[in-house]
Amino acid sequence: MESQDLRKAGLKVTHPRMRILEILEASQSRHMTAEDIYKQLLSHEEDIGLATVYRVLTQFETAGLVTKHNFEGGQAVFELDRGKHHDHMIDIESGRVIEFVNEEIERLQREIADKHGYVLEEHSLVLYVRPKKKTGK
Amino acid sequence: MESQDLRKAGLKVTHPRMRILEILEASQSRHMTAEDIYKQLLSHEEDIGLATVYRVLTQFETAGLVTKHNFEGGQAVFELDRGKHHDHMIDIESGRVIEFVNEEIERLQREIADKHGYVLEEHSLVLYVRPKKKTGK
DNA sequence: CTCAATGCAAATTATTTGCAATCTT
DNA sequence: AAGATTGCAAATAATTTGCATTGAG
Repeated sequence: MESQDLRKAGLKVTHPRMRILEILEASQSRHMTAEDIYKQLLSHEEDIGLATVYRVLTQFETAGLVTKHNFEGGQAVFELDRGKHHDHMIDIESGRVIEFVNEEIERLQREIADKHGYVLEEHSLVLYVRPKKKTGK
Repeated sequence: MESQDLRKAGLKVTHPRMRILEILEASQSRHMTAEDIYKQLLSHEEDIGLATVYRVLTQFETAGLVTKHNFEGGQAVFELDRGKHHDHMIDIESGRVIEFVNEEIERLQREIADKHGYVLEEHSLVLYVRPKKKTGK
């Protein structure tokens, strides 16, 4: 099935590319570093190099299959592009990534760019949050 | 004058720290990489190592004197904290960084975090924009 | 004088690249 | 078979760290 996604993206259907796509689709967290993916491959006895993981992810990004995020310093994380745009919220205590969509914010962003004489091409919005203290209920 | 800023931040007043503060204050662009600052120092015949620049910037960040941004991959940029919070817009054609403030977006962000059971601690919003095509006026 | 701060070189971390061997079509 | 793709090792880029020396209070 996903071999079609690759062909559609103009990429040859190779074993490494298929494996990496599958891992991204199966991933619970939805946001993985190249290293995460590489370790998954290793644990599945796959013989794919880390350099290939990086190369494939870059190709996927160019092809629009994947989005790359540079959250707080360290490694970049990659996320399979499932069509619907969204922004991210990161729980700084657990590291968990939560997705959200807010049309109002999207609209305001376009408006701001416009007011300054620009057209909005891309944006990156990340909220760093902390769980609310439970009130003694 | 700025020696007070350093003392207030609990940092010893040393030559490298003063120089770096001054460069940040004098900088036209307001957003400099460690390398940028290092080169400025070199051109002023200062004998300060790049490692020190990084160390000092990190201390400044911890002390709240400076904010560090990880815009699109590559080097981090540092900006002197002049009190008023703002977000950034980057002209992808010229690389220019434009600052803006929008209370409505700030409010929506707090609201979104709240709705998910979190408190907003920090956020990062960057708009990547392109100049509007001039209409043939 | 005492300990924090610095310079320099070496170490790390994340990612990229060269190239010969290996697949896809 | 022809050219794209991969693995591995070596190369980069950005930032950090160890340690002997210097400097601030």
